[in-house]
Amino acid sequence: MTAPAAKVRRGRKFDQVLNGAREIFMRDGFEGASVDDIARAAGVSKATLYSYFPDKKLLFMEVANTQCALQADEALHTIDMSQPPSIVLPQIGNSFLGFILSDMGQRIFRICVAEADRFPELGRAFYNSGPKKVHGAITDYIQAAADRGELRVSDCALAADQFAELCKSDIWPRLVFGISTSFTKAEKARVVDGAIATFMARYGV
Amino acid sequence: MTAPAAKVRRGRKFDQVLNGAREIFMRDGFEGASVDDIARAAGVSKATLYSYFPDKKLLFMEVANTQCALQADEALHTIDMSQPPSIVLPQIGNSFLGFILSDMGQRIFRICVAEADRFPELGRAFYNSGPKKVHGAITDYIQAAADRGELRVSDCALAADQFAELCKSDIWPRLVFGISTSFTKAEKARVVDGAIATFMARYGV
DNA sequence: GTCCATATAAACTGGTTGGTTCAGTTTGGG
DNA sequence: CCCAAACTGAACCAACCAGTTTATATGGAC
Repeated sequence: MTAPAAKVRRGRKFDQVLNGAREIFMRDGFEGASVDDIARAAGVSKATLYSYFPDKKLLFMEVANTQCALQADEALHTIDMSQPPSIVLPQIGNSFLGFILSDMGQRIFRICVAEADRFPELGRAFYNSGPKKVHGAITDYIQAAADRGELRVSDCALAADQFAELCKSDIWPRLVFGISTSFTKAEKARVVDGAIATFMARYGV
Repeated sequence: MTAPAAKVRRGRKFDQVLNGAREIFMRDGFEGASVDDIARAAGVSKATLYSYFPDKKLLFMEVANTQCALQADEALHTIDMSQPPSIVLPQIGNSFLGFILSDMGQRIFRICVAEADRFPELGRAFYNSGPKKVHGAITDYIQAAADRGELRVSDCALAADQFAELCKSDIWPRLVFGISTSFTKAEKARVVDGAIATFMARYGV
C-alpha cells in the first residue's frame, strides 16, 4: 500500500538520494529543482541517482509520499477518540493548523497544486496520504462522539470537512498568497476558537 | 491602484497580445508557457510582444489582474445588500462556488499558488483583486444584516471567512488535488446548504 | 512621393534542462 | 586478495527557453 513505487531500486545510498531530493525539491519546487542540484546535495553522482529512480517524477513522488505520510501519522496520534469534543476539537484544530502552517506542509501543497494537471497521480497520491487520512480520522471521531450522544450530527463526513475548513478561516488564504508568513498565538486562537464555537453551535447537543 | 502595471505600453495590438497570453498561460501555466507560443497564439511577432511588455512576468501580471478583477466584480453584483440572509447566503454560496470551480478561477489559483514564493507580488496582486474584494463584500453584508438584527455576530470579518470556507467543504480539496473534476448539482447543494445551516446555527437570531 | 512609426519573420545569443554514456575507482563479501 | 557490483565525475546530447537584433515590409500623414 505505502509503496506503490514500482521501478524504484533500493540500496545503500537510497536514503541519501531521498534526503537530497527532499531538500532541493522543498527549496525550489518541482520544475525549479534541477537534477544536478539534487545529486550534488545528496552527495551522489547523477548516474547513481538515475540508477535508483527512473526519472524526476518518480523521485519526487517518493519524497512527497514519504513526507506526507510521516506528517499525517504524527498529527493523528494526537486524537484521543474517547475524550469529549471540548477536549478533542481544540487538539484537532491546533494540530491541523500546525500542519497547514508548517513549512513542509505548505511547500508540498504548493508543488502538488501547481503540478496537479500535468501530473495527476501526484495530486491523488498527496490527497490519499494526507488530507484523506485526516478527514477519515476526524469523521471517525465525530461518529464516535455522536454515538456517545456528545454531538448531534447526521452527515459526519460533511461535518468533518466543515470543521477542517473552519480551522483555515482567514489564516490560510493569507498564507497561501504570501500576504502573511507567520501568525501570532492570538490570531490562531481567534480562528480555532471561532471554528469550535461555530461547529458546536450546529452540532452540539 | 488597479494599474500598477508600469512600463506596459498600450497600442493597436495590445488586446490581441493579452488574449493570446491568457489562452496560453491558462493552458500551460507560467513556467510552462513559452513566449513563442504566446506570440503565435496572439498572431503577433515576438518583437511586437516585447514592445508592449518588458518581460514575461509583467505580461502574466496583466493577464491575471484583468481576469481576476473581471470575475470578482461579476460575482459581487449578485449580492443584494438589502435582502435577508435566507435569500443572500445561497446566492453568495452558489456564486462563490461557481467561481472556485470555474476553469479560469482554478487555473489562476494554481499558477498563483505555485509561483507565490519566487514571485510574491503576484500572489498579493491576486489576493487583492480577488479574495480580498469578495471577503470585503461578504463582511459588509454580514455587518449590514447584523445592524438590521437579522444576524447576531461580533466578529464580522471572521464570520465572512468562515462562511466562505464552509462553502468549500469537501468539494474544494477534491478539486484541487484532481480527485474529481466536476460536481453534480446535488453535491454542490449538499455543501452550500450545509454551509448555510452551520453558519445560521451560530449567527442566526 | 516620401517619411516615420509600427509591424514582421527569422536568425541568433547565452543559458538551462533531463537524461545518457563511459572509462575508471571504490567497496565489501567470500 | 580478488572480483563483481556499486559508484563516480565529467563529458555529452538534443531540446527548449527568454530576450535581442536585423533587415524588411506596411500604411497613414503631410
